[in-house]
Amino acid sequence: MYDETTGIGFEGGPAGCGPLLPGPGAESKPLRQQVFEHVRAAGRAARADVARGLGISAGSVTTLTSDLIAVGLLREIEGTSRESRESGRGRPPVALEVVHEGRLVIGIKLSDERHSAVLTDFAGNMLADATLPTIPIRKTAVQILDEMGELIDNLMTAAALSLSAVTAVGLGLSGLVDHDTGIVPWSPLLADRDVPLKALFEARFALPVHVDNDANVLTLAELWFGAGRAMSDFAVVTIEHGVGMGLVLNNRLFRGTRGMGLELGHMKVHLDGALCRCGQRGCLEAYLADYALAREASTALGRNARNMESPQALLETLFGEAKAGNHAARTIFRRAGRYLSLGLSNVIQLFDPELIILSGERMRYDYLYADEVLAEMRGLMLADGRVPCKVEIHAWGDLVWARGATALALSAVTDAVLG
Amino acid sequence: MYDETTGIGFEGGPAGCGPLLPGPGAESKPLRQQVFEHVRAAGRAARADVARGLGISAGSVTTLTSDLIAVGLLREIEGTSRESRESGRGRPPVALEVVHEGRLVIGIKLSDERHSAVLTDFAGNMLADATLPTIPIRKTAVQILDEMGELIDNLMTAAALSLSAVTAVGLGLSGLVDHDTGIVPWSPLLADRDVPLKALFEARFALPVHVDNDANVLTLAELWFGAGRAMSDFAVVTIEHGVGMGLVLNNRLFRGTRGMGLELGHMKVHLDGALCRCGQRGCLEAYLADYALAREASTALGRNARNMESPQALLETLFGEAKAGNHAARTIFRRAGRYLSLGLSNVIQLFDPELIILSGERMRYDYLYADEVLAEMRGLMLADGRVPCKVEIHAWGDLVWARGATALALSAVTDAVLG
DNA sequence: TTAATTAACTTCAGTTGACAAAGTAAATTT
DNA sequence: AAATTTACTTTGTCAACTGAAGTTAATTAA
Repeated sequence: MYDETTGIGFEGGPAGCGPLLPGPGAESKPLRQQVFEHVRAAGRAARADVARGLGISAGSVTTLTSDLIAVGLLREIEGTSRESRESGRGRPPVALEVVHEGRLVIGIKLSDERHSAVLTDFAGNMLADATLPTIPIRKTAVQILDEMGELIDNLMTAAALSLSAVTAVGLGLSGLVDHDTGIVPWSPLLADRDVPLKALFEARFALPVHVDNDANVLTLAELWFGAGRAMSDFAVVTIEHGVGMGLVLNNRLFRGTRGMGLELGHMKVHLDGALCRCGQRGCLEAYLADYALAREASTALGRNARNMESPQALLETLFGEAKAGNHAARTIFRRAGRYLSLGLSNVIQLFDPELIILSGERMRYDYLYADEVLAEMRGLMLADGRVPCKVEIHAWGDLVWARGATALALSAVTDAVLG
Repeated sequence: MYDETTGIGFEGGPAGCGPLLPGPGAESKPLRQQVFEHVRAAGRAARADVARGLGISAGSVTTLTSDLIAVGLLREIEGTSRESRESGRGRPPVALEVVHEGRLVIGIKLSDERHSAVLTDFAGNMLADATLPTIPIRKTAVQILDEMGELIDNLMTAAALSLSAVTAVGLGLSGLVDHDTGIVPWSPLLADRDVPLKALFEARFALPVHVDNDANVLTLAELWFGAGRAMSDFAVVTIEHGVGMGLVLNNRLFRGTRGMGLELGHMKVHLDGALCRCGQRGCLEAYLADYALAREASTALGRNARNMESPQALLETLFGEAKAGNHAARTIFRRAGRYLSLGLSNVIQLFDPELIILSGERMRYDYLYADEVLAEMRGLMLADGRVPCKVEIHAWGDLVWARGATALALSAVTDAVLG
């Protein structure tokens, strides 16, 4: 029987209702791991703090922490009695901290002009960093692995440590990256398609690696070390060579169904609009990314198309001209700013996050990030009584991305050790 | 100390790393409730099925079900031995089902031309429905309550039951609806702003009510009764007077941070584009909604602006003209279709869902939903190796929306009884 | 100085919620 | 009629957590 009015059929007998859940899906982590992560998140915390923070009994905390101390994951800090309490009455708390030695992780951010790497301990403290300049051309997987080898060598030399001390690696690069399989279907850095980067890396360096899109990695940096730590739902938008976005929903990085990144840069903002490097028309990227500005710059500056100035230098010139009052140059930034407003307002309309973080080095072009742009963004949203979404601007360097990549490794190692 | 390079500071002593989770947040429902919901989802299920489905031991299922039977929430079905098994070996299973009597819920969908209501039992079976035609003008809260009173009277008369038998009500209406507080900041149906609809309803009918945006309610209908039941992540897009969207992430309805709907209709698809009824320009709605088509229709059909034909009738005429070959009429639908493609491709690029469901009565205008539109949508997405997102079209009636509203009430009642 | 107070932490008995394994039941197959 | 198969129940056990009582270490008040 099929009910025409409701459109919902009953296939013989009671069909039931409600979502069909796949399994019992262990949603929440074991309490032991929660205790550990609470201490790490706080930096240091007394047992009583943990009990209050997690809402569990003091007795449980004693049991769990003594176990964690026994296996060498936590330890007590001597002489923490006096600090960190306003009224010093009662028995002073004994602070706990993560035993951060011994489980080191590396975070790597691959880029077209320079690769960056960071070494952190198990508490997330940065121990060393390294940078490797590189030629901005598409490379083979072997070339990229060679470069990563050199980068890692530099990093371990700077830290005066052996690579054998490292437990895991996190890796972020732009393009389409399948986090689950570690395969890179396409990346602007790679000449080949469908590169099994995880497998290649692990074969070469004999270290487990966790690969992800660079926008996701940057979002993890905010979630683990930055403004997003206390926030359950936020978006990170970044403008570099392309336009990327990462999204945290319910305190977790959201990756779509197919485990790939969210392609904000290829959101269409104009039917049959400007040509994008992806081959389509009207993508947000085609109005915002550096190549989009650069191609207009040569018109505005009257340069010859054969002039082989680097897009980077071209943009700097354009920015200078705009500041100096060149009208054509100004309209280029102006239009880009308006499209940025539009893109951001769309993100807010669709996701309704608590906060949007604009991040990336291009944030220096304040034409893009002026108050004017933010005001325009607010003007493009539905004017209803709700609290407007906060916006933060982080003009941070490449090391933040690499640090986000360490979070990828840190959480994997934590799950492995405590799961 | 503030690290310029990384942009991330350490405010005296170890700051810690990782997300700061608010509480132990009971993510998963108690097993007792999971057992109940599994039986309801299956319609009927033997204890052994439940054990396999939830991956728990048979002993636990016996304990939990005997408790659920004792409190009158489940019951055994006599004579279910032979059915539902292919090889009839072994002891025949005894099917369980939800005791569906006694906990009735009402679902209501308010609309501008007609309100609809559905009465279901605790197993989600429809017992009765009712419809109330209404004048499409903005009303006061009292008028809307009066109309709902009449609608509910009709419904209970049709079911030959007393309202006192009803446990809870779910209510869906278009506009901005705050599900948590039950306040309606703005709705096209209401003359007033910030109407505390939940409080008013409960005061008047002495029944708990759960209010939500109509797109969310339709999404719940798909999640509870329709194509989304077996799907963990999907989007529902609906085109009626406006353009709405509902989103299911991880088997749950996603409402943004501020608890309001996701405003797909006001996603900007053209900088300084067509005027939308929200007062802004370039909203998707301004190219797709019936008022958008209607205002172009009067131009195409050469009607006088004073001609007070209803927009509905105007659209019908336009559709007929387009089918008959009128070029201007065709371009109207054609353009709307292209913008629909664009909107859908943006939804896919940003959310990467498993499935998109297009729903609503306007689905008859096949110019909007032709294969051409879907092909165009696919063309607007990044051409990478991933499996394309499935699309389903459901041209269902208003009762489905009302049924979705019952899901709102059903899940709330279930949580209350079993939480 | 001593006692009272406060708060952190530990200990331990008791409850709960699950499982595994053994046992019982009811059908089909041999 | 016995063997087999599957569903369900019973029972002992284990692990995780709580709550209450007890211990420790500091400050404050007498």
